[in-house]
Amino acid sequence: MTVRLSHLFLRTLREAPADADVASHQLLIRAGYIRPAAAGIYSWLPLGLRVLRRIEHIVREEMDAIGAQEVHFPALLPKEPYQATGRWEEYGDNIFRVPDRKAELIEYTDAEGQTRQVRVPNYLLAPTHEEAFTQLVKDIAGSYKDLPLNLYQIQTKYRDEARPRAGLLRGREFIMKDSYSFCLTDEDQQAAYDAHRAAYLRIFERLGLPAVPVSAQSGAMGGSASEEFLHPSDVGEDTFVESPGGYRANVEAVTTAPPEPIPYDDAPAAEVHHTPGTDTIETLVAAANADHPREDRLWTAADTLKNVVVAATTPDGERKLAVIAVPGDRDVDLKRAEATIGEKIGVAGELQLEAATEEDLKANPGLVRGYIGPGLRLDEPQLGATGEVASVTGIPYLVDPRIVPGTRWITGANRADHHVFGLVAGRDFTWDDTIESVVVRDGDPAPDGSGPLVTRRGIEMGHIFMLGTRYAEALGLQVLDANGTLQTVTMGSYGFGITRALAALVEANHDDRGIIWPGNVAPADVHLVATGKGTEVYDYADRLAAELEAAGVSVIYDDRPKVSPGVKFGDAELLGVPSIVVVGRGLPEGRIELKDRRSGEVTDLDAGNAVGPIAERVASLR
RNA sequence: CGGGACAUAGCUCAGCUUGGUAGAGCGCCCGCUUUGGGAGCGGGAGGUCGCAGGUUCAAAUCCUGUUGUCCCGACCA
Repeated sequence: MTVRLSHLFLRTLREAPADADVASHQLLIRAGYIRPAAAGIYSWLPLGLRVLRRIEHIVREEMDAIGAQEVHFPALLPKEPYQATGRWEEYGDNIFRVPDRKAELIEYTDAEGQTRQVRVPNYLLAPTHEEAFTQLVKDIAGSYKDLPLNLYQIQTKYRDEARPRAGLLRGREFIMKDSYSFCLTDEDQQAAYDAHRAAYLRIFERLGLPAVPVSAQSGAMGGSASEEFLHPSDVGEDTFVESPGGYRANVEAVTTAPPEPIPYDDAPAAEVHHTPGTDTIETLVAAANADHPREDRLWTAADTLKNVVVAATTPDGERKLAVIAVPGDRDVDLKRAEATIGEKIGVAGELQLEAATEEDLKANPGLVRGYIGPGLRLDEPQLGATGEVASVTGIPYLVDPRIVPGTRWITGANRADHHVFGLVAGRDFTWDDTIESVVVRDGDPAPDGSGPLVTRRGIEMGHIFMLGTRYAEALGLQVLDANGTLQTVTMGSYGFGITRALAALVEANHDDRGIIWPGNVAPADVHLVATGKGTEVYDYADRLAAELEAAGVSVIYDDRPKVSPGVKFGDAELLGVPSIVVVGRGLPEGRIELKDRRSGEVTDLDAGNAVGPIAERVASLR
């Protein structure tokens, strides 16, 4: 059915709402695709819904094509399964929690002395559905013959983001396609993962949305292998790195290729120097150059070894200290360190990492603020046990992979106002383990030798995970194998942000006049503008619209009688349908115009023979 | 959760410093004119100035509290 602007539930805005900041947010509201309902929550208008449905359609086709079966879960779920997997707690404030009428009632006294009652939430608005899928498969599948199994849904998800932003790009309610694979063997699981990966690449191809797979940390989802699909964009919230040779990874997942060890047989002995007032790298480097200059060059921050004390809070609430050593010109990214430090210091489960406080340092007299070092002798290490010899402090010592045997450092001497120069890694000190923790910089080498890395921003469009057995174990999903023994099922989880993709498409396809939809997702194929007085243009345009529809071309028809041409052209460009057909002043000479929204190029068409050429153009844009 | 800003008509904003009957532009409705780049003239509808207290004869304006929204950071399949 032709959409007639005279009747369409639409109001375009000349100005963007003051609180919309990024292009997609502004344009989607201005063009009447969405309206804000609350922070990070949007209502969908007819044209927005059309685009949304087209994106969903592409995703469905590709999911069906890999043999996934569509199901649909409630958005409102009981909390018990989420408690069983630990995510009721793990998600913290990011989960919308709701009580029903039967929920436990507790009384408390408020600040004004009033007795109040509140119900304890026993439901949640699901942020993602691993538990629900696992539970359902457990109910239905009992045998290895039921596997492998791929299920998906397209669902509204809820996350009570601390800071929703950028309109649809990071909302509190959003639509996601999530699928889950259930397998008994690693081979099957790998096949499901690979199939999804390929399907995602096809989806991005069909959407006309560039997206690159990068390796990622699996984060709160748990699991092992994981890749996210990032659409490169300056408004993206993820940072990833890329090398000329094709290495790509999320900054959190970048690994460092350690340099070759350096021979140190002829290295001079380390010396302790009095370096008053040098409790920062900057003051230390200045003092080193002033009082203990090198002959060949100046000391730089990269010659120093920075020892950062961090505090990890374990799931049981215990606080454990560790020291991370990095070259002095580098900063520690606590988020990166947090991902792997648990296994290095022998703590299981999720932990929280933060910089150590004054109190932490006071509790450990061996750590002298500004002058911390690994110690001067292997048989008496301050940090870093050496096999038989425990370190004096007993605090785990983790170093950046760049700190290889033979590298020489200026670092703290564990006495106020003293540093040691020429301390040789492997000869004078050792460490408990290495850790990836430094902030990745442009120019760092790629770990696979494929060249220097550049950092870029990207919007996370999708994320695929090998989940392993975490959920199946927690919820008891087991099936009988061919031998009649119970086996725990392994799972994969695959998310794709539908509403986010819509917003990203606008980010990638707009100009200062409005949106420029790719043909595959546009709310219509043709935006037909009739302009001029008299009834001829409208009579003709009415007929043309009908003929185009009959030829399989969907039409938005601006038939508004008393709207000036400028407004109609402006709205056409704002709405962003890829082909604009103008019926107006040329009609008496039998001429109408076909305009390409993206290039602005205008082609004259014979009014008596326009359907064919228009349909052809439309087909070329789909 | 830390830092900053804002809240007045559907949208963008003025008015607040110095308290005194709530404004403009755009949008919307009616009439006439206009019809190839956001038209003109005339008439009109629309706001408990986020909310709650307080000060005052009188509060959009001053004070206190609170809620909401946006930005930076922290956080975030």
